[in-house]
Amino acid sequence: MDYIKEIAKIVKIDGYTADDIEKMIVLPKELSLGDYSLPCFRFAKELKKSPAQIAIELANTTVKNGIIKSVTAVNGYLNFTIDKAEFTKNTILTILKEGQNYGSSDIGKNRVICLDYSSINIAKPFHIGHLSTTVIGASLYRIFNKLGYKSEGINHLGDWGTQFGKLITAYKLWGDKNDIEKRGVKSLLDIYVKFHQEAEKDEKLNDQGRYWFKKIEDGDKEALSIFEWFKEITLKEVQKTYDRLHIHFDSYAGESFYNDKMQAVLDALKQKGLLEESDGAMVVKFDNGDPPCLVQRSDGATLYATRDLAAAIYRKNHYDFYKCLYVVAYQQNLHFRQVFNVLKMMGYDWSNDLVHVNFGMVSLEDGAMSTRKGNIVFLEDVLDNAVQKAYGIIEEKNPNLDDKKATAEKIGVGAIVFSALQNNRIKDTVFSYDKVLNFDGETAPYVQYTYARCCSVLAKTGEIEGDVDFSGVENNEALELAKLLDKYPQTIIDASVKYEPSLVTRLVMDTAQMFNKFYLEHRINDENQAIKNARIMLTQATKIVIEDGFRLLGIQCPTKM
RNA sequence: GGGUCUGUAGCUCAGAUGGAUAGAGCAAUGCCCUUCUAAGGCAUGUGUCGGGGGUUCGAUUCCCUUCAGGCUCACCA
Repeated sequence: MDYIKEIAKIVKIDGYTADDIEKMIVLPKELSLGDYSLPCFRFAKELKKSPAQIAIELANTTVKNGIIKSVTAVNGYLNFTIDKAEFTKNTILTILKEGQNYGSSDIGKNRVICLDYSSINIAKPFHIGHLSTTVIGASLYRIFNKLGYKSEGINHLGDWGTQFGKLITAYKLWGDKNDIEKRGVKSLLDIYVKFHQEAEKDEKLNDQGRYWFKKIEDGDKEALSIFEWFKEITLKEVQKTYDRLHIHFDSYAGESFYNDKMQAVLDALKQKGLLEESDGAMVVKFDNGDPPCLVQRSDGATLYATRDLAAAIYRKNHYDFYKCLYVVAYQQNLHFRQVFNVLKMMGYDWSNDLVHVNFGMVSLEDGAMSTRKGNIVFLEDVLDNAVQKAYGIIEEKNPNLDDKKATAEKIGVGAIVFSALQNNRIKDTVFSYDKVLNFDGETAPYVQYTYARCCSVLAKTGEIEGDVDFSGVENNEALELAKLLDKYPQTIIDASVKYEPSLVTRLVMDTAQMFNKFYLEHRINDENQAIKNARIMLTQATKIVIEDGFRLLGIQCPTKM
């Protein structure tokens, strides 16, 4: 970025400031053309000369400064070449100096980011459909922390609703305490599914479900203790998965937490004259063409939207957030637009700081997932399969490895997490074991392998001794690698601005690819100690960026594999 | 039907605020381990950038239109 500023300063064109020029500078496709370029086509009309002519004249008149090595004109482009050796050297030195802090910043100082992610449902299985919200949210959590923000991770539990009355009914009829203690959520799911089957035949069961939910609402001792037990079992189980994914939450305030905070919302809406009655229900209407937002059912019960309104207001009061992110699938685009708009209409200017970080849906090869049909893939099973596969490959390729189990865990889990973070959030995906268990090419194991390779090489080369000759990294591979390493800090910022961890994924991926090219072309453990030193430094810098980049994604890097 | 998102190689996807012959991975074929981890590298091929207009010196990128698909549109969350 500094280079672009420098170039903008030395190019003189009448009527254009350095700022104007800076915005016009682009990167050439071909390395041989130069490192930066200024297209001259747009000046043609004004200067009444051909772009080619303008470029040639600028090439002759532009005064080079220290960091710009050459200025040439090619087909209407003014191309700049920088001092590559100097650039590579500076990049390496910066990274080694800053170490793990490379890419850190304080731009988020004193700012809180609330992240609502994962948000699992009590007594429901944790399946691959929950993977995206969980790992995208967790990654953004770390990305914002890296930039100096204070991240607050909120697991907005789905722990309220008539379904729990149904579940208690089912438990009373067919539940087996021991089985639930043993099989956890899977056991609860069985009786829940059975309830729905039986309710088809016997409508009275639904009445019982409503009855038991009413008991929960009324604070009935027995109902509450069963419900809390289900909650405990679910959280205990899901915590194991979170541990494997290295994910942390600061709050588990879910839907039930807001039960006593919704009347205030309704009162405020009424007082501001936003509440309207429609078919017996209470709604807030919009003038932007969106359908009305339902905040109270005709039977007086509150709804999803009411709860999110209460939650947003609570979070603003409690955290005074700079931004509040909702990492939720795009199916709920309309819902969040409505909720945010209602808050805006209520006069809360901070409603502009609420962001729906949406993402595409996951389906299975034979169609959409359905808990009721049992058409789901458990996340734990996917993780276990991936780890098992990784273990098998280790047995085959490196059977003497010390801690095979721990390494397989890092690789298998990493592969799954990576698969959810490698593409733009918005893309839909079809889950397939074939794809997710392929560890070749653009995958976590590829990057981890590259990292292990860095570690291995560094162990062999030993410490840096004596002078450093940076001509050891004066080649295209090293330069391209340095360019990628140099982009890391800006990429983290971009990822935070766009709420897009995949930007980090891709940069780390590209970095690993380029390192492998460098590794194949240039021997790091060179006979010449000074040259070797420079290459060791580049390898160390690469290792730092890969490790930290993967840390932001929530993927561990084994030092050997 | 309204709103909204997506459409780039056989498949999965990148393509920053428009810029020079549109890039990766997978899959296929053939090479490269007597020196640093071959879970690697190199080479080979395919594109009406969904279609059609427009703006521009220049459009995969911006605007309009059209086609296809996903999601969504009141008492579930």
